[in-house]
Amino acid sequence: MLSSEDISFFCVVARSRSLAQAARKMNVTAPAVTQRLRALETRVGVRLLDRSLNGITLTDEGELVLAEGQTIIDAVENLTDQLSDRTNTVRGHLQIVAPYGFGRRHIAPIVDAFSREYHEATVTLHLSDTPTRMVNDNWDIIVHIGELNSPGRLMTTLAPNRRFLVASRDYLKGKPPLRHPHDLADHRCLALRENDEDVTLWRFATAGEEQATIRIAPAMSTNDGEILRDWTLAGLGLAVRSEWDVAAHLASGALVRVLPQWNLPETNIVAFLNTRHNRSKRTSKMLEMLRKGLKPTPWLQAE
Amino acid sequence: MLSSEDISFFCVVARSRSLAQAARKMNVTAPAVTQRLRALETRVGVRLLDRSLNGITLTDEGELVLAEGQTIIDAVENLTDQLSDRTNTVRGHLQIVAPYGFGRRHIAPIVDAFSREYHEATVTLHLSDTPTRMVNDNWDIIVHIGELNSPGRLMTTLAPNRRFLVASRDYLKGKPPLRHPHDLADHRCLALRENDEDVTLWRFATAGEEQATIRIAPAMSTNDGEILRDWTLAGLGLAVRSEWDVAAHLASGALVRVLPQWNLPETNIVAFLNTRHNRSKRTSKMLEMLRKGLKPTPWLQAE
DNA sequence: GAGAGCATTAATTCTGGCCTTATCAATCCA
DNA sequence: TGGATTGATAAGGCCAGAATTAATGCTCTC
Repeated sequence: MLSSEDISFFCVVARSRSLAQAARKMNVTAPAVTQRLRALETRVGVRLLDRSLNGITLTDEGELVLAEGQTIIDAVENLTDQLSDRTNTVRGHLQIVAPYGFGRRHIAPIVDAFSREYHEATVTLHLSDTPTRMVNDNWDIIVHIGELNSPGRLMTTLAPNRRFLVASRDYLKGKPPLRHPHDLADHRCLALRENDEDVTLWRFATAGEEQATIRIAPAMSTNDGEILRDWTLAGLGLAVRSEWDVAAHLASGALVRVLPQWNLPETNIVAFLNTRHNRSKRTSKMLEMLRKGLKPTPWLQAE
Repeated sequence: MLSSEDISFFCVVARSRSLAQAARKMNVTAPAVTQRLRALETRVGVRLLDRSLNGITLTDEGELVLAEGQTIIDAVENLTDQLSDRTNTVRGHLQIVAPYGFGRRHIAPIVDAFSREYHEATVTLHLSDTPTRMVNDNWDIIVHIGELNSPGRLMTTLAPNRRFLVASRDYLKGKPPLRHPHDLADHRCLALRENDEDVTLWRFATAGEEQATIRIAPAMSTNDGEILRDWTLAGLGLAVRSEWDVAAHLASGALVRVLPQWNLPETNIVAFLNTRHNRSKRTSKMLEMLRKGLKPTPWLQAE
């Protein structure tokens, strides 16, 4: 009879591209993986994966074990979690995915605090440039800026997030005045091009319901928010940045808001929850800490 | 994280009436159970069952682990079975339930043969006086004489089985002749009273579609087929027995068929299959051997 | 052809889970 | 009251699984 340890061992190996990689994942040496896998195979009497020097491929039986085994592991994890929850202790492993810049600056400290608060839990913070495209299910929470309806994913808002049109003082000097979004046509606009979205269409609206949609011609564009911000700081043009990103610079006066009465659509900070796992207490606690940690907008808390 | 061995350990304990009984089931000493259970409880951080000197009772969490755990164990078993089946090997544990007399005489040898044929498989033959009332799911095949429609159980016929009206030569000497079922009114009838069935209504039919239903007044009755047969052998009266039971005695002349042209309803040998487990190869093979082993009716094979 | 990376085999070590024995306390029953 | 059963605890031993080290062959790349 197989044991759940055998199964989870195999699942890790099966999801690796080589035995050596699997060994690194599990912090053991390569022979350990070879031996254990071979022992497993002789025990069940059938080859589970074909080894070759350029990657491993699962046999039919391997696919079976991976698929069935994963549901078994999930069931065991759920049971363990349910027990932990009953004791009001926070345990187990939590995997968070977040965008690079935002994650490093705002999520990492919260993960730090979480880890200090709940010693028995372990956390992985995975920073990704495409956080919404996690293909495997090795995640519990994905933090994302901007609402997004992905089918099959549960979304919850963590914090509001406004976006501002900003520029450096240097840039604005001697440039034509900006009184209406239409005036942007005479300016250098810097665009953040990511997720294949239509990023050259900027939508403005005033409190008085007046609207204006401007198709900009980006003078420069990048897919890295920090670079974009740096360009803006360097006075290369106007950019739309979320308040999280530029709060400190607005406070220090390095950047100024442009067209402050014209609002851009909000892109709230949201979290996607993996529906495959039952919600565990550690997930709830982490969401709680995220909401709490993100609550005071940086615009207000900036010194 | 729990392991499947922890879970199956706990499931065994949870289904026992005391830790000591659990220890006996698992062929270990009592302290082993005590401390392993304690270790498990401290690991999950919650008490799973309350011990007392007269029995153990599950806590809420214990119930949870038992219920969820059982499905996990089942899933692991299914996976293991599927792998075994792919290798065309017969492995694992098979649990057969059969009625006492029939099981001892006809099923046990087949189980013996099965065990010789498939060394890697283990078999338990559980003889029960109420085989159809297995309340727990610790069985794979229930052998039963007489068709029976139990909802949720899969039934398959193993062998045909006729029933004969028999008596000993001694008994028949000097008794009124039997030419028609009605004549039974003048005879001592022996009834097998089991399963709360209506056993005093004997239905006869000839090949020519002639029918006769007789309500007998049993002179003696019992719920044990062997006792009934012994009574009949001892010349205490007439009884209805299945051909399996009396084939040897008919062949030796100790018993004779009475009213041979009047047939009694057939009560075939059937097998119920547990639908909770996926059908494994060992189950298929066992059914195969059962059909093969029961094929030549004892009436014909009797020397 | 050197070197890096990967898989495998063999031999050895280790360790932690699990078991046993021994002992004691509590309860039930004859 | 003594015996039987059950459960808890302490102390010590054992062993199978799993790891490590060392060494070899293979393939691909530079």
